[in-house]
Amino acid sequence: MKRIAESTVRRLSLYLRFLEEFEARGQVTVSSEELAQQGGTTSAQVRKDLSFFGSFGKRGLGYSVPELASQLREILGLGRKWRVVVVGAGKIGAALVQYRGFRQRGFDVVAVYDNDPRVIGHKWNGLVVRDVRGFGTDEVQRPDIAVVAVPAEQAQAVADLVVRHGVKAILNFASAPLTVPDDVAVKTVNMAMELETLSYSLVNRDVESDDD
Amino acid sequence: MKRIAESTVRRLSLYLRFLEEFEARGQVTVSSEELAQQGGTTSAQVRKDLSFFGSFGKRGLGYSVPELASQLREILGLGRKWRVVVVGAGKIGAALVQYRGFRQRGFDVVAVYDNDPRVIGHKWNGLVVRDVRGFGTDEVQRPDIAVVAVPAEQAQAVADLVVRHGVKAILNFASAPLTVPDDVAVKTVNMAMELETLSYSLVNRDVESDDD
DNA sequence: ACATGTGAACTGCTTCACAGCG
DNA sequence: CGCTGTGAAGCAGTTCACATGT
Repeated sequence: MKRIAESTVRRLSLYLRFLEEFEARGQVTVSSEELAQQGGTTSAQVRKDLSFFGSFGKRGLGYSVPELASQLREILGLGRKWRVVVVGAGKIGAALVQYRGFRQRGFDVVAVYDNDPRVIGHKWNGLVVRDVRGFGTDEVQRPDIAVVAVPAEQAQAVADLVVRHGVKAILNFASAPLTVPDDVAVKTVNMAMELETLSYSLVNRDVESDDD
Repeated sequence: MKRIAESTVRRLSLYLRFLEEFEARGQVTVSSEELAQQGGTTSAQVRKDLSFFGSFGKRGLGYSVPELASQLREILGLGRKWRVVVVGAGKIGAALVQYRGFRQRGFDVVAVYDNDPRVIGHKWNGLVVRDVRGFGTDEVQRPDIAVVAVPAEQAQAVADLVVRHGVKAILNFASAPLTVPDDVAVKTVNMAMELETLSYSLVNRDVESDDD
């Protein structure tokens, strides 16, 4: 299978959400045009995105909502549960663990770590906060995904730690970009960057804003 | 001035952070190569990004750290304070308001809104939670940026409300994309999408992961 | 000699337009 | 006839490579 653009994968994720809405409303069929309108893209884009993975539609008719949803779940790897650990028991970590869509979509938070002795050992959202220095040697099974929610200065050290113990995917909330081996996937969510992009667009009103 | 790619603006934001680190360490000059290494990009990219806005470097020498930092702040519109309101006094809102880099970079949270009568009126991170129905008619000055941190079903209604009252920039944490007029900038941070991108890369190891 | 600034080449994503099929 | 699936065209962002300035 050929390389798929990240932008394509992100749109697939969006399409899936729309399909679930259509499904909840009892709609059994959608056209690429309907999906496109929801997602702020074009029907050609929708069809092209899907075509990388197969032919899921019926010509003259559209796509079966439940069938396409199921295909997308398969493609996105949502057919299974993923073990997630959160490193950093601060506000961001707390918000994440409480986030509804998290567990809902098969991402199970199985452990929380911190390095602050005042927090370690306390119950936190139903989980005991563990000492990060025990990562990988405690009884917690190796997680699939590590969420890094620590200050920027500590982010790289945490990344190194989890990578050393075999974690292959990191969701990074520190504003510092992380350096990891090629076979580890990193997604960085950088709040400051988002805000500054908005700030830029405010002082450059002539430039059109992009609604993504 | 011509249209600048969003990716370029995001990188400028990154460069600024690195420059501030260099500044703190007392380094007075940087080359495009040094900036590139920090940011995981190439020196040509750095120079191209900057060239859209002017010629800030000295040939054979590089860039003055404080001077370039100051230029970038200017370009990004960080030379002033921005009034930010948070709509949705939940966990995500809480995490955001506490986020250090927020106020640090000139983004002042001046009000918090919610629609839950059990929360309205309570002190929350030093601010009283206001009734969202009073938005625009209360004594709070019109904000520059609205952070939408409400459930997906309510996100569009909130967006409509703040846009109606003249807000021109929205940071959206709901997983639903927002529809807004052309002159309003929206940045959507979609946690589910990030997680699903990671999930995808875990089930498609052959595809190389991108460290952004 | 060294590092910037930039036109030109390249790469890859998006859009177009239409053939194909229900 | 309607809507999908897709090769081809178009476009935008990145990389190259070198002329330019110190």
